[in-house]
Amino acid sequence: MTATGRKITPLGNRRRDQILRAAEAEFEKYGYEGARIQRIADLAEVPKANVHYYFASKSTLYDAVLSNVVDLWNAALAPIDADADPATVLEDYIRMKVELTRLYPAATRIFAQEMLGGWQHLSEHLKRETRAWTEHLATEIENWIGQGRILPVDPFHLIFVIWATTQHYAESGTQVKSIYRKNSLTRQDHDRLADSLVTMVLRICGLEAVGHGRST
Amino acid sequence: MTATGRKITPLGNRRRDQILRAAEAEFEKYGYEGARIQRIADLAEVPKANVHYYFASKSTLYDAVLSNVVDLWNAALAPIDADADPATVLEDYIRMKVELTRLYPAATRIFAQEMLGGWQHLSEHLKRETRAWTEHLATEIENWIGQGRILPVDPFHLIFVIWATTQHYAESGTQVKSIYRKNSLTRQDHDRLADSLVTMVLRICGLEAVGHGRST
DNA sequence: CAGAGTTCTGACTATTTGGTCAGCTTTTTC
DNA sequence: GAAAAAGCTGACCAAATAGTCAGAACTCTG
Repeated sequence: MTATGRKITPLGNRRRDQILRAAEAEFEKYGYEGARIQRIADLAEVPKANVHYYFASKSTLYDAVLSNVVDLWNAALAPIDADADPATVLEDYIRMKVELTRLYPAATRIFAQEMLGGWQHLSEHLKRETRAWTEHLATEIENWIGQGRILPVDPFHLIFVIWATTQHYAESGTQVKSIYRKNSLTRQDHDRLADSLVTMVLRICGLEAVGHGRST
Repeated sequence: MTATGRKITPLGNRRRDQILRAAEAEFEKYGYEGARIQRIADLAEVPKANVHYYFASKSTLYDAVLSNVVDLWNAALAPIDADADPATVLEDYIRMKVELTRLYPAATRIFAQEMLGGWQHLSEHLKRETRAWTEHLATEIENWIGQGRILPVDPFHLIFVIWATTQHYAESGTQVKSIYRKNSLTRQDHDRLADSLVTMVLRICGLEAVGHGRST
Protein backbone atom coordinates (compact mmCIF):
# COMPACT_ATOMS: atom_id res chain seq x y z
CA MET A 1 0.00 0.00 0.00
CA THR A 2 1.25 3.43 -0.89
CA ALA A 3 0.08 6.62 0.76
CA THR A 4 -2.73 6.71 -1.75
CA GLY A 5 -3.77 3.11 -1.16
CA ARG A 6 -2.46 1.33 -4.26
CA LYS A 7 -0.68 -1.98 -4.63
CA ILE A 8 3.13 -1.89 -4.65
CA THR A 9 5.13 -3.57 -7.40
CA PRO A 10 8.79 -4.61 -7.13
CA LEU A 11 9.73 -1.35 -8.79
CA GLY A 12 7.77 0.62 -6.25
CA ASN A 13 9.35 -1.35 -3.44
CA ARG A 14 12.83 -0.40 -4.58
CA ARG A 15 11.93 3.29 -4.61
CA ARG A 16 10.30 2.94 -1.23
CA ASP A 17 13.47 1.47 0.24
CA GLN A 18 15.55 4.15 -1.41
CA ILE A 19 13.46 6.84 0.28
CA LEU A 20 13.50 4.95 3.56
CA ARG A 21 17.29 4.82 3.58
CA ALA A 22 17.53 8.52 2.86
CA ALA A 23 15.01 9.25 5.61
CA GLU A 24 17.07 7.19 8.05
CA ALA A 25 20.14 9.30 7.34
CA GLU A 26 18.16 12.52 7.63
CA PHE A 27 16.47 11.62 10.90
CA GLU A 28 19.80 10.47 12.29
CA LYS A 29 21.45 13.78 11.53
CA TYR A 30 18.67 16.21 12.45
CA GLY A 31 16.18 14.39 14.67
CA TYR A 32 12.46 14.33 14.04
CA GLU A 33 11.75 18.05 14.24
CA GLY A 34 14.91 19.04 12.40
CA ALA A 35 14.40 16.61 9.53
CA ARG A 36 13.26 18.09 6.21
CA ILE A 37 11.26 16.19 3.62
CA GLN A 38 12.98 18.15 0.87
CA ARG A 39 16.42 17.03 2.04
CA ILE A 40 15.24 13.43 2.22
CA ALA A 41 14.00 13.76 -1.35
CA ASP A 42 17.29 15.29 -2.49
CA LEU A 43 19.31 12.56 -0.80
CA ALA A 44 17.15 9.86 -2.35
CA GLU A 45 17.41 11.71 -5.67
CA VAL A 46 13.66 11.86 -6.20
CA PRO A 47 11.27 14.81 -6.30
CA LYS A 48 9.67 15.71 -3.01
CA ALA A 49 6.22 14.71 -4.25
CA ASN A 50 7.54 11.19 -4.74
CA VAL A 51 8.29 10.94 -1.06
CA HIS A 52 4.69 11.79 -0.33
CA TYR A 53 3.56 9.25 -2.88
CA TYR A 54 4.93 6.50 -0.67
CA PHE A 55 4.57 8.09 2.76
CA ALA A 56 1.55 10.22 3.53
CA SER A 57 3.26 12.36 6.14
CA LYS A 58 6.49 12.99 7.96
CA SER A 59 5.34 11.03 10.98
CA THR A 60 4.34 8.06 8.81
CA LEU A 61 7.83 8.08 7.36
CA TYR A 62 9.42 8.33 10.80
CA ASP A 63 7.32 5.45 12.03
CA ALA A 64 8.37 3.34 9.06
CA VAL A 65 12.04 4.02 9.80
CA LEU A 66 11.69 3.27 13.51
CA SER A 67 9.67 0.16 12.80
CA ASN A 68 12.63 -1.24 10.87
CA VAL A 69 14.93 -0.56 13.79
CA VAL A 70 12.64 -2.14 16.36
CA ASP A 71 12.28 -5.25 14.21
CA LEU A 72 16.04 -5.50 14.04
CA TRP A 73 16.37 -5.29 17.79
CA ASN A 74 13.63 -7.77 18.45
CA ALA A 75 15.16 -10.30 16.11
CA ALA A 76 18.67 -9.97 17.48
CA LEU A 77 18.25 -9.41 21.19
CA ALA A 78 14.99 -10.99 22.25
CA PRO A 79 15.84 -14.65 22.88
CA ILE A 80 17.41 -15.22 26.30
CA ASP A 81 18.09 -18.69 27.56
CA ALA A 82 16.72 -18.73 31.11
CA ASP A 83 19.19 -21.33 32.41
CA ALA A 84 22.28 -19.87 30.83
CA ASP A 85 25.17 -18.37 32.76
CA PRO A 86 24.47 -14.68 33.55
CA ALA A 87 27.98 -13.65 32.51
CA THR A 88 27.52 -15.33 29.15
CA VAL A 89 24.08 -13.86 28.58
CA LEU A 90 25.26 -10.35 29.42
CA GLU A 91 28.42 -10.65 27.35
CA ASP A 92 26.48 -11.95 24.36
CA TYR A 93 23.91 -9.22 24.74
CA ILE A 94 26.55 -6.50 24.80
CA ARG A 95 28.52 -7.91 21.89
CA MET A 96 25.36 -8.25 19.84
CA LYS A 97 24.41 -4.70 20.68
CA VAL A 98 27.83 -3.41 19.65
CA GLU A 99 27.61 -5.42 16.46
CA LEU A 100 24.24 -3.92 15.64
CA THR A 101 25.65 -0.46 16.32
CA ARG A 102 28.45 -1.23 13.91
CA LEU A 103 26.09 -2.51 11.22
CA TYR A 104 23.37 0.09 11.64
CA PRO A 105 24.85 3.19 13.25
CA ALA A 106 22.17 5.51 11.91
CA ALA A 107 19.32 3.36 13.15
CA THR A 108 20.93 3.08 16.56
CA ARG A 109 21.34 6.82 16.94
CA ILE A 110 17.75 7.53 16.01
CA PHE A 111 16.61 4.97 18.50
CA ALA A 112 18.79 6.43 21.22
CA GLN A 113 17.58 9.94 20.45
CA GLU A 114 14.05 8.69 20.87
CA MET A 115 15.01 6.98 24.13
CA LEU A 116 16.52 10.12 25.60
CA GLY A 117 13.69 12.28 24.34
CA GLY A 118 11.19 10.17 26.26
CA TRP A 119 9.75 8.38 23.20
CA GLN A 120 7.94 11.54 22.17
CA HIS A 121 7.54 10.73 18.50
CA LEU A 122 7.16 6.98 18.73
CA SER A 123 3.76 5.50 17.99
CA GLU A 124 2.06 3.69 20.86
CA HIS A 125 2.39 0.38 19.08
CA LEU A 126 6.18 0.67 18.83
CA LYS A 127 6.49 1.93 22.39
CA ARG A 128 4.83 -1.21 23.65
CA GLU A 129 7.09 -3.48 21.62
CA THR A 130 10.16 -1.69 22.91
CA ARG A 131 9.14 -1.96 26.52
CA ALA A 132 8.37 -5.64 26.08
CA TRP A 133 11.91 -6.80 25.44
CA THR A 134 13.44 -4.35 27.89
CA GLU A 135 11.28 -5.71 30.66
CA HIS A 136 12.02 -9.25 29.58
CA LEU A 137 15.73 -8.75 30.21
CA ALA A 138 15.05 -6.81 33.41
CA THR A 139 13.00 -9.70 34.78
CA GLU A 140 15.81 -12.11 33.96
CA ILE A 141 18.29 -9.91 35.83
CA GLU A 142 16.00 -9.74 38.83
CA ASN A 143 15.78 -13.53 38.88
CA TRP A 144 19.55 -13.80 38.92
CA ILE A 145 19.70 -11.40 41.84
CA GLY A 146 17.04 -13.38 43.68
CA GLN A 147 19.01 -16.56 43.14
CA GLY A 148 22.18 -14.89 44.38
CA ARG A 149 23.91 -15.46 41.05
CA ILE A 150 24.84 -11.78 40.65
CA LEU A 151 25.22 -8.82 43.03
CA PRO A 152 22.12 -6.67 43.49
CA VAL A 153 21.68 -3.87 40.95
CA ASP A 154 18.79 -1.90 39.56
CA PRO A 155 18.13 -3.87 36.35
CA PHE A 156 17.00 -0.82 34.41
CA HIS A 157 20.09 1.10 35.44
CA LEU A 158 22.20 -1.78 34.23
CA ILE A 159 20.42 -1.98 30.89
CA PHE A 160 20.69 1.74 30.53
CA VAL A 161 24.40 1.61 31.20
CA ILE A 162 24.81 -0.81 28.34
CA TRP A 163 22.71 1.27 26.00
CA ALA A 164 24.11 4.62 26.93
CA THR A 165 27.70 3.54 26.73
CA THR A 166 27.31 1.88 23.38
CA GLN A 167 25.62 5.03 22.27
CA HIS A 168 28.42 7.19 23.57
CA TYR A 169 30.69 5.18 21.39
CA ALA A 170 28.43 5.58 18.36
CA GLU A 171 28.65 9.33 18.94
CA SER A 172 32.40 9.45 19.16
CA GLY A 173 32.33 7.20 16.11
CA THR A 174 30.68 9.88 14.02
CA GLN A 175 33.16 12.42 15.37
CA VAL A 176 36.07 10.18 14.45
CA LYS A 177 34.59 9.78 11.01
CA SER A 178 34.24 13.50 10.37
CA ILE A 179 37.68 14.34 11.74
CA TYR A 180 39.80 11.59 10.28
CA ARG A 181 37.72 11.02 7.16
CA LYS A 182 37.60 7.36 8.01
CA ASN A 183 34.50 5.85 6.48
CA SER A 184 34.14 3.18 9.11
CA LEU A 185 35.86 2.29 12.33
CA THR A 186 38.11 -0.72 12.44
CA ARG A 187 36.98 -4.07 13.69
CA GLN A 188 39.53 -3.64 16.46
CA ASP A 189 37.93 -0.39 17.62
CA HIS A 190 34.64 -2.18 18.02
CA ASP A 191 36.16 -5.13 19.80
CA ARG A 192 37.88 -2.81 22.23
CA LEU A 193 34.61 -1.05 22.99
CA ALA A 194 32.82 -4.33 23.53
CA ASP A 195 35.64 -5.51 25.83
CA SER A 196 35.47 -2.33 27.87
CA LEU A 197 31.71 -2.56 28.17
CA VAL A 198 31.67 -6.22 29.10
CA THR A 199 34.28 -5.59 31.77
CA MET A 200 32.30 -2.74 33.31
CA VAL A 201 29.02 -4.62 33.34
CA LEU A 202 30.51 -7.80 34.74
CA ARG A 203 32.25 -5.83 37.47
CA ILE A 204 28.96 -4.19 38.37
CA CYS A 205 27.41 -7.64 38.72
CA GLY A 206 30.41 -8.98 40.61
CA LEU A 207 31.05 -11.54 37.88
CA GLU A 208 34.46 -10.59 36.55
CA ALA A 209 37.38 -12.93 37.18
CA VAL A 210 39.75 -11.20 39.65
CA GLY A 211 42.66 -9.32 38.08
CA HIS A 212 41.23 -9.75 34.63
CA GLY A 213 41.14 -6.07 33.72
CA ARG A 214 41.44 -6.16 29.99
CA SER A 215 39.92 -2.75 29.32
CA THR A 216 41.67 0.64 29.15
CA MET B 1 23.07 44.53 26.69
CA THR B 2 19.80 43.73 24.99
CA ALA B 3 19.45 42.44 21.47
CA THR B 4 19.40 46.03 20.27
CA GLY B 5 22.49 47.03 22.19
CA ARG B 6 21.04 48.99 25.09
CA LYS B 7 21.92 48.93 28.75
CA ILE B 8 19.86 46.65 31.02
CA THR B 9 18.24 47.97 34.15
CA PRO B 10 17.03 45.85 37.11
CA LEU B 11 13.57 45.87 35.59
CA GLY B 12 14.90 44.59 32.30
CA ASN B 13 16.89 41.94 34.10
CA ARG B 14 13.80 40.56 35.75
CA ARG B 15 12.01 40.25 32.39
CA ARG B 16 15.09 38.70 30.88
CA ASP B 17 15.15 36.03 33.55
CA GLN B 18 11.45 35.44 33.15
CA ILE B 19 11.94 34.76 29.45
CA LEU B 20 15.02 32.67 30.14
CA ARG B 21 13.12 30.41 32.51
CA ALA B 22 10.31 29.96 29.99
CA ALA B 23 12.86 29.19 27.29
CA GLU B 24 14.47 26.58 29.52
CA ALA B 25 11.15 24.78 29.92
CA GLU B 26 10.44 24.99 26.21
CA PHE B 27 13.85 23.71 25.10
CA GLU B 28 13.61 20.94 27.66
CA LYS B 29 10.30 19.75 26.30
CA TYR B 30 10.85 20.14 22.57
CA GLY B 31 14.59 20.37 21.93
CA TYR B 32 16.21 23.07 19.87
CA GLU B 33 14.45 22.50 16.57
CA GLY B 34 11.10 21.78 18.14
CA ALA B 35 11.11 24.83 20.38
CA ARG B 36 8.85 27.71 19.33
CA ILE B 37 9.50 31.34 20.18
CA GLN B 38 5.75 31.95 20.37
CA ARG B 39 5.31 29.26 23.02
CA ILE B 40 8.20 30.69 25.02
CA ALA B 41 6.52 34.08 24.87
CA ASP B 42 3.18 32.60 25.93
CA LEU B 43 4.76 30.74 28.84
CA ALA B 44 6.60 33.86 29.97
CA GLU B 45 3.36 35.81 29.50
CA VAL B 46 4.94 38.43 27.26
CA PRO B 47 4.38 39.25 23.60
CA LYS B 48 6.66 37.48 21.17
CA ALA B 49 8.34 40.72 20.17
CA ASN B 50 9.46 41.14 23.76
CA VAL B 51 11.43 37.92 23.54
CA HIS B 52 13.27 39.33 20.55
CA TYR B 53 13.87 42.55 22.41
CA TYR B 54 16.13 40.66 24.81
CA PHE B 55 17.40 37.89 22.57
CA ALA B 56 18.21 38.63 18.96
CA SER B 57 17.58 35.10 17.73
CA LYS B 58 16.55 31.62 18.77
CA SER B 59 20.16 30.46 18.86
CA THR B 60 21.16 33.43 21.05
CA LEU B 61 18.43 32.43 23.46
CA TYR B 62 19.48 28.79 23.43
CA ASP B 63 23.06 29.79 24.08
CA ALA B 64 21.98 31.94 27.01
CA VAL B 65 20.07 29.01 28.53
CA LEU B 66 22.94 26.57 28.05
CA SER B 67 25.44 29.09 29.35
CA ASN B 68 23.59 29.12 32.65
CA VAL B 69 23.77 25.35 32.84
CA VAL B 70 27.46 25.18 32.06
CA ASP B 71 28.23 27.81 34.68
CA LEU B 72 26.32 25.74 37.21
CA TRP B 73 28.30 22.64 36.35
CA ASN B 74 31.62 24.41 36.43
CA ALA B 75 30.92 25.89 39.84
CA ALA B 76 29.72 22.65 41.39
CA LEU B 77 31.86 19.94 39.82
CA ALA B 78 35.15 21.48 38.80
CA PRO B 79 37.30 21.38 41.92
CA ILE B 80 38.89 17.97 42.49
CA ASP B 81 41.43 17.44 45.22
CA ALA B 82 44.29 15.59 43.57
CA ASP B 83 45.37 13.73 46.71
CA ALA B 84 41.91 12.70 47.87
CA ASP B 85 40.67 9.13 47.98
CA PRO B 86 39.27 8.06 44.57
CA ALA B 87 36.21 6.49 46.17
CA THR B 88 35.42 9.72 47.99
CA VAL B 89 35.96 11.89 44.92
CA LEU B 90 33.74 9.69 42.76
CA GLU B 91 31.04 9.42 45.40
CA ASP B 92 31.02 13.19 45.94
CA TYR B 93 30.93 13.79 42.22
CA ILE B 94 27.96 11.50 41.72
CA ARG B 95 26.03 12.84 44.68
CA MET B 96 26.63 16.40 43.53
CA LYS B 97 25.49 15.47 40.04
CA VAL B 98 22.30 13.88 41.37
CA GLU B 99 21.70 16.92 43.54
CA LEU B 100 22.05 19.23 40.55
CA THR B 101 19.64 17.02 38.61
CA ARG B 102 17.19 17.34 41.48
CA LEU B 103 17.56 21.12 41.65
CA TYR B 104 17.66 21.81 37.92
CA PRO B 105 15.99 18.93 36.09
CA ALA B 106 15.15 20.99 33.00
CA ALA B 107 18.66 22.32 32.61
CA THR B 108 20.09 18.84 33.00
CA ARG B 109 17.85 17.38 30.33
CA ILE B 110 18.73 20.05 27.82
CA PHE B 111 22.37 19.48 28.50
CA ALA B 112 22.02 15.73 28.07
CA GLN B 113 20.05 16.17 24.86
CA GLU B 114 22.90 18.28 23.56
CA MET B 115 25.40 15.65 24.68
CA LEU B 116 23.59 12.86 22.88
CA GLY B 117 23.02 14.99 19.81
CA GLY B 118 26.76 15.54 19.44
CA TRP B 119 26.71 19.16 20.64
CA GLN B 120 25.16 20.27 17.37
CA HIS B 121 23.64 23.52 18.62
CA LEU B 122 26.22 24.48 21.21
CA SER B 123 28.45 27.46 20.45
CA GLU B 124 32.16 26.75 20.12
CA HIS B 125 32.86 28.69 23.28
CA LEU B 126 30.59 26.53 25.40
CA LYS B 127 31.83 23.34 23.78
CA ARG B 128 35.35 24.17 24.87
CA GLU B 129 34.29 24.90 28.44
CA THR B 130 32.41 21.63 28.65
CA ARG B 131 35.30 19.60 27.37
CA ALA B 132 37.65 21.30 29.80
CA TRP B 133 36.12 19.90 32.96
CA THR B 134 35.33 16.53 31.44
CA GLU B 135 38.95 16.09 30.51
CA HIS B 136 40.04 17.31 33.90
CA LEU B 137 38.21 14.46 35.60
CA ALA B 138 39.32 11.99 32.94
CA THR B 139 42.96 12.87 33.58
CA GLU B 140 42.45 12.38 37.29
CA ILE B 141 40.98 8.93 36.68
CA GLU B 142 43.88 8.01 34.45
CA ASN B 143 46.31 9.02 37.17
CA TRP B 144 44.54 6.76 39.65
CA ILE B 145 44.78 3.89 37.21
CA GLY B 146 48.48 4.58 36.65
CA GLN B 147 49.05 4.56 40.41
CA GLY B 148 47.14 1.31 40.73
CA ARG B 149 44.58 2.89 43.01
CA ILE B 150 41.63 1.75 40.89
CA LEU B 151 41.10 -0.97 38.28
CA PRO B 152 41.68 0.04 34.66
CA VAL B 153 38.66 1.56 32.88
CA ASP B 154 38.12 3.89 29.98
CA PRO B 155 37.71 7.21 31.85
CA PHE B 156 35.29 8.62 29.31
CA HIS B 157 33.14 5.51 29.46
CA LEU B 158 33.05 5.84 33.21
CA ILE B 159 32.08 9.50 33.10
CA PHE B 160 29.47 8.71 30.52
CA VAL B 161 28.04 5.96 32.70
CA ILE B 162 27.56 8.48 35.48
CA TRP B 163 25.97 11.02 33.20
CA ALA B 164 23.79 8.65 31.28
CA THR B 165 22.46 6.89 34.33
CA THR B 166 21.65 10.07 36.16
CA GLN B 167 19.94 11.18 33.01
CA HIS B 168 17.97 7.98 32.75
CA TYR B 169 16.69 8.76 36.19
CA ALA B 170 15.78 12.32 35.24
CA GLU B 171 13.75 10.82 32.39
CA SER B 172 11.85 8.37 34.53
CA GLY B 173 11.42 11.27 36.90
CA THR B 174 9.37 13.20 34.38
CA GLN B 175 7.37 10.06 33.68
CA VAL B 176 6.70 9.54 37.35
CA LYS B 177 5.62 13.15 37.63
CA SER B 178 3.15 12.93 34.76
CA ILE B 179 1.70 9.60 35.89
CA TYR B 180 1.40 10.12 39.61
CA ARG B 181 0.93 13.89 39.50
CA LYS B 182 3.74 14.22 42.02
CA ASN B 183 5.30 17.61 41.62
CA SER B 184 8.70 16.50 42.81
CA LEU B 185 10.29 13.22 43.73
CA THR B 186 11.02 12.51 47.34
CA ARG B 187 14.39 13.05 48.89
CA GLN B 188 14.47 9.30 49.44
CA ASP B 189 14.03 8.59 45.73
CA HIS B 190 17.08 10.72 45.00
CA ASP B 191 19.16 9.14 47.72
CA ARG B 192 18.32 5.70 46.42
CA LEU B 193 19.40 6.68 42.90
CA ALA B 194 22.64 8.14 44.18
CA ASP B 195 23.30 4.97 46.21
CA SER B 196 22.68 2.76 43.21
CA LEU B 197 24.96 4.86 41.03
CA VAL B 198 27.74 5.06 43.57
CA THR B 199 27.63 1.29 44.01
CA MET B 200 27.85 0.65 40.28
CA VAL B 201 30.70 3.07 39.70
CA LEU B 202 32.72 1.87 42.68
CA ARG B 203 32.28 -1.74 41.57
CA ILE B 204 33.53 -0.81 38.12
CA CYS B 205 36.62 0.68 39.73
CA GLY B 206 37.03 -2.25 42.10
CA LEU B 207 36.60 0.05 45.09
CA GLU B 208 33.46 -1.22 46.75
CA ALA B 209 33.77 -2.86 50.13
CA VAL B 210 32.97 -6.58 49.67
CA GLY B 211 29.40 -7.59 50.43
CA HIS B 212 28.36 -3.98 50.74
CA GLY B 213 25.60 -4.11 48.13
CA ARG B 214 23.25 -1.43 49.33
CA SER B 215 21.59 -0.86 45.94
CA THR B 216 18.54 -2.61 44.46
C1' DC C 1 -0.52 -3.29 -28.64
C1' DA C 2 -4.22 -1.37 -25.97
C1' DG C 3 -5.75 -0.05 -21.84
C1' DA C 4 -5.61 -0.65 -16.93
C1' DG C 5 -2.90 0.02 -13.20
C1' DT C 6 0.97 2.08 -11.19
C1' DT C 7 4.53 5.45 -10.77
C1' DC C 8 6.01 9.90 -11.00
C1' DT C 9 6.24 15.06 -10.80
C1' DG C 10 5.87 20.32 -11.60
C1' DA C 11 3.30 23.62 -9.92
C1' DC C 12 0.63 24.98 -6.39
C1' DT C 13 -1.46 26.12 -1.59
C1' DA C 14 -2.07 26.91 3.31
C1' DT C 15 0.22 27.52 7.24
C1' DT C 16 3.82 28.27 10.31
C1' DT C 17 7.84 30.47 11.82
C1' DG C 18 11.67 33.51 13.01
C1' DG C 19 12.42 37.91 12.82
C1' DT C 20 11.61 43.31 11.96
C1' DC C 21 10.14 47.86 12.97
C1' DA C 22 7.83 52.18 13.85
C1' DG C 23 6.07 54.25 17.34
C1' DC C 24 3.99 54.02 21.89
C1' DT C 25 4.67 53.81 27.16
C1' DT C 26 7.33 53.65 31.25
C1' DT C 27 11.40 54.59 33.90
C1' DT C 28 15.54 56.92 34.88
C1' DT C 29 18.46 60.82 34.99
C1' DC C 30 19.89 65.44 35.67
C1' DG D 1 9.58 68.07 35.26
C1' DA D 2 11.45 67.51 30.87
C1' DA D 3 14.59 65.19 28.08
C1' DA D 4 16.82 60.85 27.36
C1' DA D 5 16.96 56.18 27.76
C1' DA D 6 15.02 51.87 28.22
C1' DG D 7 11.15 48.92 27.82
C1' DC D 8 7.46 47.29 25.20
C1' DT D 9 4.29 45.69 21.40
C1' DG D 10 0.79 45.21 17.36
C1' DA D 11 1.16 44.68 12.86
C1' DC D 12 3.91 43.26 9.54
C1' DC D 13 7.07 40.43 6.30
C1' DA D 14 9.93 37.02 3.89
C1' DA D 15 11.18 32.49 3.92
C1' DA D 16 10.48 27.86 4.67
C1' DT D 17 7.74 23.85 4.99
C1' DA D 18 4.42 19.94 4.89
C1' DG D 19 1.28 18.48 2.09
C1' DT D 20 -2.01 18.43 -2.45
C1' DC D 21 -3.31 17.43 -7.03
C1' DA D 22 -4.08 17.06 -11.96
C1' DG D 23 -2.30 14.93 -15.31
C1' DA D 24 1.93 13.04 -17.81
C1' DA D 25 4.85 8.95 -18.19
C1' DC D 26 5.78 4.65 -17.47
C1' DT D 27 5.04 -0.71 -17.12
C1' DC D 28 2.73 -4.61 -16.80
C1' DT D 29 -0.73 -7.87 -18.43
C1' DG D 30 -4.01 -10.25 -21.38
